[in-house]
Amino acid sequence: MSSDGARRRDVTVADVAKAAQVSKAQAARALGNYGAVSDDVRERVLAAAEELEYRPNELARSMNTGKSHTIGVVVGDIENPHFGLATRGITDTAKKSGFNVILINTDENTAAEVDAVRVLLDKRVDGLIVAPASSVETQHLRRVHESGRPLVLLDRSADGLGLETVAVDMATISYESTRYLLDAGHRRIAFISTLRTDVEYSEGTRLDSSQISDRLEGMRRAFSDARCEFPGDLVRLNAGDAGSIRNLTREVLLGADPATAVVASDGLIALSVVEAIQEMGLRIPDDVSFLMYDDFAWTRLTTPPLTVVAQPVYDMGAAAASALIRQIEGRPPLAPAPEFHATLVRRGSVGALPGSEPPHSASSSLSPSFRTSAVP
Amino acid sequence: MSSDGARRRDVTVADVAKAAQVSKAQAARALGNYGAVSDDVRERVLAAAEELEYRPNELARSMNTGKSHTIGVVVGDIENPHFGLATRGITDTAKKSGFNVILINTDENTAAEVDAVRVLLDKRVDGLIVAPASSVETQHLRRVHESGRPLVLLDRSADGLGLETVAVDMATISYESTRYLLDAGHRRIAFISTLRTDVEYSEGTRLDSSQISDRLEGMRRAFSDARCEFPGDLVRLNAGDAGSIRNLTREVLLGADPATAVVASDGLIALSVVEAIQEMGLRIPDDVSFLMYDDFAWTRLTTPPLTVVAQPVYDMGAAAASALIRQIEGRPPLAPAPEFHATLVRRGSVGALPGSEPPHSASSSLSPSFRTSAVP
DNA sequence: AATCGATGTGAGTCCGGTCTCAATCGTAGG
DNA sequence: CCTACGATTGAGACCGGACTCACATCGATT
Repeated sequence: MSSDGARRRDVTVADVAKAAQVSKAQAARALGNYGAVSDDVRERVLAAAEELEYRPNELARSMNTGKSHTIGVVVGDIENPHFGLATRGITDTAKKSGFNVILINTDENTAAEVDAVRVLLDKRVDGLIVAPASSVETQHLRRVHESGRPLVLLDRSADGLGLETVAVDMATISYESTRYLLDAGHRRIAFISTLRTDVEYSEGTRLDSSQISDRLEGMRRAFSDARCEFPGDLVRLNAGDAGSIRNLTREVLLGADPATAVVASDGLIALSVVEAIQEMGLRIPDDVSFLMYDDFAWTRLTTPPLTVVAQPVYDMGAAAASALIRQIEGRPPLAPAPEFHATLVRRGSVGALPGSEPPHSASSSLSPSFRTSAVP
Repeated sequence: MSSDGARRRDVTVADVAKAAQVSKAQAARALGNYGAVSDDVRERVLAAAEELEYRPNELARSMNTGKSHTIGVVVGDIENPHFGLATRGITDTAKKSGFNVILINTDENTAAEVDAVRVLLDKRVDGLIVAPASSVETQHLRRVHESGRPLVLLDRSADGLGLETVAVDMATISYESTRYLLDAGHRRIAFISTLRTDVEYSEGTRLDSSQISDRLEGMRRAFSDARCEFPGDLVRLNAGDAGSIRNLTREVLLGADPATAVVASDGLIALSVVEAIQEMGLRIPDDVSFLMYDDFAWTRLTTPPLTVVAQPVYDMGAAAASALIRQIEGRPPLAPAPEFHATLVRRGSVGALPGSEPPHSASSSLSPSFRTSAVP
């Protein structure tokens, strides 16, 4: 019932103590629910706190407990639904354990990531979840780890450092989906990714991103197993804004030996690729087959619905958060580390090689062959 | 070059001071770049700081400056691309001014929102951006405002409190788009929203959300201007998960006097509605017309591409952030408050009333009539 | 009745910075 | 040569809680 309008200074334990006629120490004990406090004192303090609308200053509390109950999350771009969903998994899990989340975007820029990590460390977050822009430039992550601050990686790994990482086995799913395309008769398969890199892609290039490396390796292995030549010339990295993706799409589809199938590395790219294909007047899957990573709801609404690699993104975010919290609370990591598997969701955007009937697919009918392909 | 591996306690100014052989005060001055410090001392301190890898504790700093350089963002659901995009606008703007963002989801639950606000206040954020779940239950927001803490609302307003709010004029755009549907001959227009409410919708009901209220009011006005009866029976609130949205869609499309057009209140709903329509074997726009709020890239990929109400979501997020930062820094709000307008993007999902040719559209051809409809 | 352990309680320190204040140093003006 | 004013510098208070420690208090034990 105390209505004193706008007040400037916050109410502190000292104020409450004075109002309750007890020492600051006793008030703190009653409010913080620790130590020994008589019922009488507790009641008076609580009443005074209520009356004054006392609220503890978490900053001060953090100062001498050393715990901020805050975790830092560093992702490429929260606007990307992939990260939106992962973040949701993280925040939901964090909230359950009483943690808050500070979010920073890096736009997949390592410098921004280094900065983000430093800022979060300065703010004394209890731990970090990072989707590293690079799997190679990881000194800043190593430093975090060595300083003993809990850290969990998401989506991509970092070479060498023994960091807990939550990611799917990209090489395997990439192998499987490439195999699927191969079975449909495709040999000229393009791969388009936003990964920024200076080097031109070719066999053996160690790419900056474990995720993309693994995918390419999976593709390569599938081609090799099928005794086909891997079309390295159709790998397009450094895809940027919508316009550049359109151009890349045109390139791979209009060249001398054009792609008959296109794989989009994420949902954002997929959007522009499909649009470009439609603009070119090509039909999916009759003229060109299409496959993308991440299964968003809208992929079921296109005509035809799109064939995708579905990743348990929300669950991975949630798992990253609980792993981090385990670290923070000093508990050992989950006994058998949870594994996450991507699955190929076959819908309508992948068809048989246009122009000719499936060439030498006599050896095996399409989907059974795929279904039984056990990969180690 | 100091490589002492894992260290426990952080390096403090005191440590740096000792290493540089100066007083704590001088070290602090040199590091904090304030007060008078001789070149000699500054150099020694900076060198020592470098050597020891000193990093200031922002918590401690915040404690006595009273500024945490952190803002709290409270949204319904970061997984919803609408908020993803708005959040991106917020974080980008915040970063430019040196602010970080703590993100909390409420799932449009007021209790969770009250809690979120309290937590953020306890953490002493410098200001808050809230997309309020309810425009009616706003005591917690009033309290924040009265306590003098900067606060900006996003998307929805709060009755009565004179809070700075960044939102589009929903009534107007709703009027316009309803007019568009009416011009196409539709009279039975369904509206589906996730808004949770206990009351059954009917004329005059004051809904919990200003946003939805305004949209319905715009629709109502358009119907009234067109001398048609507003189909209140086709307003469906409380849409929840995908399943329930499917059911609601079926209801309005299968009743005795079914809807000929459906308006989806946001992108998530739209997904399920379109899916339900496809499942029912109905074609858009031949059998049923469709219009949705928010213009996501995927809406161009469906067949036909979807007609949408586009909102400048990113810009609104950015504007909310700069408005908040102005408040925090004690600067006056932008002279003419920036206004944001939604626009109707006519693509292919709205067609003429099925079965009959446009009935009495003789009065005006479709789009000119719409284009010139100036609404106050 | 003297002693012991389990509470209760208040004074005061600490966390890691910022900032005030008084003391010191240097030297330019008189 | 002496004084005064600005530049430097160090000691210590302070932000708002958490927590240590010494000092009661009090019923229970022997």
